[in-house]
Amino acid sequence: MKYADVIINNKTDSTDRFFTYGCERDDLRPGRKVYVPFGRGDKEREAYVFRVSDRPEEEMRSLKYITRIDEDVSLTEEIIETCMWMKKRYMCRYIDAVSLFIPAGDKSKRGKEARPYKDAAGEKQDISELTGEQQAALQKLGKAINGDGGLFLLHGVTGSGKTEVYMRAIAMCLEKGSNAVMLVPEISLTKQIIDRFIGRFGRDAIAVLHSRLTRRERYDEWMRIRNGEVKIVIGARSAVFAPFENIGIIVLDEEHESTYKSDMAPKYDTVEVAIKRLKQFGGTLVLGSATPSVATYQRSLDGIYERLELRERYNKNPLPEIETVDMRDELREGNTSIFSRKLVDELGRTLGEGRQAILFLNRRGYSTFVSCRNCGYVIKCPDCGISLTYHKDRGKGVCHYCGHEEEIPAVCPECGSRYIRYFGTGTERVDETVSSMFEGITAARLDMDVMKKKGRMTRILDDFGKGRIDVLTGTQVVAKGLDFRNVGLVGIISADVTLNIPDYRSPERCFQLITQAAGRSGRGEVRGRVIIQTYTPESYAVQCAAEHDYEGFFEKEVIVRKLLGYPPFGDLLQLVISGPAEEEVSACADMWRERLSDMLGPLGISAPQPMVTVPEKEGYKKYILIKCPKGRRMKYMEALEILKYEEKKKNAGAGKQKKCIAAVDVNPYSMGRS
DNA sequence: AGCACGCCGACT
DNA sequence: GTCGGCGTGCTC
Repeated sequence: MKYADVIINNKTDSTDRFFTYGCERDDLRPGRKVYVPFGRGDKEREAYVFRVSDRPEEEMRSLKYITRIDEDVSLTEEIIETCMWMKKRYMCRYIDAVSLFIPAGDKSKRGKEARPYKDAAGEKQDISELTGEQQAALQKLGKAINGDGGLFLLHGVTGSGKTEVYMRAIAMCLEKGSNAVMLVPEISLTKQIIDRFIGRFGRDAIAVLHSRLTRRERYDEWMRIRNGEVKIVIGARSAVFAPFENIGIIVLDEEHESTYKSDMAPKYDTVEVAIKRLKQFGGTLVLGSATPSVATYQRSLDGIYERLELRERYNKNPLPEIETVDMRDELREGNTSIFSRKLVDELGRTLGEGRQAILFLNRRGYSTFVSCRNCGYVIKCPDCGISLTYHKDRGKGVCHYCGHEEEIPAVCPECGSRYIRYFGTGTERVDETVSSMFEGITAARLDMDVMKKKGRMTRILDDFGKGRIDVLTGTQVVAKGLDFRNVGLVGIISADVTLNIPDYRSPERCFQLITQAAGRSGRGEVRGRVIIQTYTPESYAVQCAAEHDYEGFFEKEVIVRKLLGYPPFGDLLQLVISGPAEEEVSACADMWRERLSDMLGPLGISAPQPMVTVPEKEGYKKYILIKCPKGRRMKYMEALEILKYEEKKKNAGAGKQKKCIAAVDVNPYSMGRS
């Protein structure tokens, strides 16, 4: 007789603990999926075996027996260990951690085997000579891969051939008989990388995992991995949970992207999970980026990651020439258009030479807000209270938070005047303006609005690649990863959009976006050009980006962060108080602030700030930011837990009254919202 | 999450 | 006197 400690697949905290069942089978092992009778009705439920022993832990009131063992799905012991760690680290339930490792839902028996990207052609790239820097990086990686593993930051400028380094490192790993996980920040970027990997390793060696696969696809891909049919998994962050028996290497491309941090419970950090898993295999981690996050670069200075530098572009292409234009000067000299004279000149020259251009603006729509010139009334979303963005293609005002759409009135609803005007610029207007400015050219736009229509993105990128589009205007999507040889000019319409967001990471994001966008220029033989338009040319984020100076930016940014106690020199705790009534939430938030000041001292505890919500759906929310000095995180979390407990007790006594709920987020990714 | 137990109100 | 409302508590 064996005793199995199992976790029941129930969606409540109250059953989030081990239950011991008896079992006679000798193939019972940690990680196996089993079925057990549970509760008074002995209803059969799914469960996962976490521990197996020969005698029961302590005397139990009763003992039930495992009904059967699932023959298809099982986890490895490493995965069980990682789940235990995740529960502690992210304060989630065991089953929440387990759910990340198993294919979602039940296997649908119907339908034939499904494989995503089955039609992917596979892009053969001639393997050209490696640069000296690439060779040096690979030598260090090889030593780790064939030794006890290691943690690396691959800091390589845009176009330095990081992907080639990834592929060769992965090849070394496969040779050793280990498996590889290749992570990209978003699903839309998986296709390009899959093409290159299929060209190099063959389609049968590769599986794909991301959240937009159908249930059937996901199940089949998962099985191919679990059964050892594939060697490499490519995917977005959830692919870090690939059920391999032995992982030799995990690569995170574009390490600085915030998509590597999960925003849904459990809020895991992909890098942390990767390190935890790799530690158990003696595997190697490669974090790749042209613009590493400040936290990551600091960790490389601290010796946690070994840094590998690729300072020159592949094929010896020079980095593009960057010029900053002060838009205040343009205004002063009578140019009120969205394009500076310099950008117009350069666009004309580039198009005249038969080359292409990319225009980047981190703002969708046509106009940012619509307002009455007479009384100053701004058209706002009735649900969220934030100003509506005018979308010309839909002919409507759109709320970028909740999606609400409405007609823009011809007369002001407040004062009745006809002076309704449109202010601010989005990608739609940039696209329109550039089309009308240059005769006979083809312009296109690529942003989330366009990408919602299925297949449009692939089509536009294909057309751009084949030269059927001359100027491509877009948001973030055009700044990342696009590799087109004939792009001679990148125009950054307004570098200030990102900089003016009230978040301590704004300079970092601004630097990253400019550098990434600039990196799209001049990837062929001819040197590319970049024009940055800005109202704050003195900002160090803009200046350092213009000078291709990552280290300079890092040094300046670190001084600010140290001074203000921001990450990575301290943690930022965000306490979100939510409830159905506005006044209750405000009163509750004030009370919490008071109590926190008493417990932790008033320093570094912000006044409660309102958050943008859709009241009918989410109620009201306020947040308090707490700056937590380095090393005192546990103490601060403890204080918060005590307060949370007190609040819960008070709520229990209050019965059915309107309650406020408090939740804590450590180093949140966005601050104005939930 | 289920499911049973249990303690009040409206009905045959 | 009993049927059934759902509030409370336990599940190896």
